[in-house]
Amino acid sequence: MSRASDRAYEGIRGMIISGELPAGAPLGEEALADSCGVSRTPVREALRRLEAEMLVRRTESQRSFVADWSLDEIEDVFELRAMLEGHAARRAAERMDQATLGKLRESNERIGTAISGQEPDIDAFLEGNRIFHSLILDIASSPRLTSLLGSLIEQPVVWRTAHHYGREELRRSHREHDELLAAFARRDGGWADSIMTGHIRRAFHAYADAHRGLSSIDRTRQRAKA
Amino acid sequence: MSRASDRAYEGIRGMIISGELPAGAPLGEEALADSCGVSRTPVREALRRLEAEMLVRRTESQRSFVADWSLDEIEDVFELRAMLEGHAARRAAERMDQATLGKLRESNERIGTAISGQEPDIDAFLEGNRIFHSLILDIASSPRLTSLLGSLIEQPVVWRTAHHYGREELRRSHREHDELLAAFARRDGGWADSIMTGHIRRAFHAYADAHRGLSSIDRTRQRAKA
DNA sequence: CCTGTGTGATTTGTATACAATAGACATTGA
DNA sequence: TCAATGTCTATTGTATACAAATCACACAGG
Repeated sequence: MSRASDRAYEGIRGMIISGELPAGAPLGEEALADSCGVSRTPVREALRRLEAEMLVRRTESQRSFVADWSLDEIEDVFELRAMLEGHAARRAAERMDQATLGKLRESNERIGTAISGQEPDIDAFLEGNRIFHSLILDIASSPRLTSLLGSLIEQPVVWRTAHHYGREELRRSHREHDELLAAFARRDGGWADSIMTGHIRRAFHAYADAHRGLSSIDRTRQRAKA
Repeated sequence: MSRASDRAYEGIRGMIISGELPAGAPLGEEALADSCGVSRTPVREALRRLEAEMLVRRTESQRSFVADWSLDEIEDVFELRAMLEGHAARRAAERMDQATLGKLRESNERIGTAISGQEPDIDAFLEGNRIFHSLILDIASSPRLTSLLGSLIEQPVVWRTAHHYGREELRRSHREHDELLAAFARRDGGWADSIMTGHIRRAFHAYADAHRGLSSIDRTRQRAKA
C-alpha cells in the first residue's frame, strides 16, 4: 500500500467507482499522475492493472478511457458470475466447517440488522455482502476461481445502483443467504450451487430493472457533461 | 508487434513455453532486458502481463519467477476450463450458423489428417485444436468469457506434455470433436455442454497420467539445471 | 555449533528526459 | 463548399539515472 503504484491504483480506481470519473472519460497519464501525486511510471502500471480488470479500456492507439458497459455486457458478466459463484458455493458446501459456518451466520445477521431499520444502511449491507461472498470463496479453496471472480465482481456500475435497490430486494437477498446457510449446513453442494446461481441471476434482473428506470436520467447526465 | 514491450512479452513468454526458462527460474528485469534487446521499462510491463496470465509469479518482495504448478493447481485449472468451455459450447450451439459449422468441420478434418499418418504430427494437431476451440469461443459471442478463458488456456506445462499423448488420446479427442459437431448441427446447447465438459475433464486425466509417468524424469531434469 | 546482526551487492521502484506517434486544426487547392 | 495535406500539439513509448528495498554472506557472540 505504501508504494506509489498502489496509491495510483487505489486513487484511479476510487475515482472511477465513486463516479468522479464517469464512463467514457479520457485517462491521460500525465493528468492522473498529477492528481495522484506520483509520476507517470506508477500510473502506467496502475492503468494496466485496471485494464486487466476491465475497469479501463484502451483504444488501438493506446489511449485509456473509463470503461463504459452496455447492458448486454453487464448481462454477460452476471451470467458468468452466476456460474462461477455457483461453482464456488458447491465447493464451499463440500468443504464447509463449523467455524466458517458460524462466521457466515454472523455475517448474514449483520446484513439483517443493516436492512431492518427504518432507513436501510446500504453501505453496511454491501460490506456484509462482500464479507459473506468472500468467506464462501475462501473455503471453496480454489485460488484460480478466486482470481477469475476477482475480475468480474466489484463492477462500479453495480455498486452504485445497489443504492437504488428497494426494501424488497434487500430482504430477499438476506433470505437467500439464509437458504444458502441451510445448504451449507447439510453440505449439499448441488443445492448450494442452485441457490447461489439463482441469487446472482436475480440480482441481475434487479439491476436491469433499476437501470432501465434510470437510463434516461443517465443519458441526460452524460449529455450535460459532454 | 513493433513495440518493444510486445517484443519483451513475446520473448519472455517464448522462453517460458519452450522450457528454456524452467519452472521456478528467477526473472531479473535487467537480465531479461538484455536478452530481449530492450530496456527495463517494457520488460516490467511484459512481466505484469505474464503475471496476470499466471505464467509468472512474484514473491511478496516483488521478485519474479517462472510459475511452477502443482498437480492440484493444474487440476483446479482444468476443472474451471471444463466449466467455462462447456458454457462456451452451449452458447456456441445456440448461436451456430452454417459458415462456422463448415469451418469447424474443416478444422477437425485437418486434425484427423494430422494424426492419421504413421507418425502423428503433434504440432499440426495442437494448431488444429487451437483453431477449433477458438472458433467455438468466437461464436459463443461473450468477450468476457473469452477473456476469462484466455487466462486459463495455453498452460505451457500442458502444451509440452501434449507431445506425450498416445495415439489413443489423439483419436479420442478427434472423435469427441465430431460428436460436438453433431450437437452443434442440432443446436443442442445442453448436449454440447456435456460433451465439451467431458472432453476437457478427460484431457486432464490424460495429462495427469502422462505427468505421473514423467515426473521422475522431470525431477531429474530440474536437478540437472539447478 | 547455532543464531543474530550488519554490510555489501543485487534487484526493484520511481522520476524524468527524450523520441515516436496519433489527433486536431488550419490552410490550400479544386 | 469540400477534400486533401501539412504542421503543430498532446499523448504515449522507451531509456536511463537514482533511490529504496531486499538478499546473501560473513562475522561476532552466545
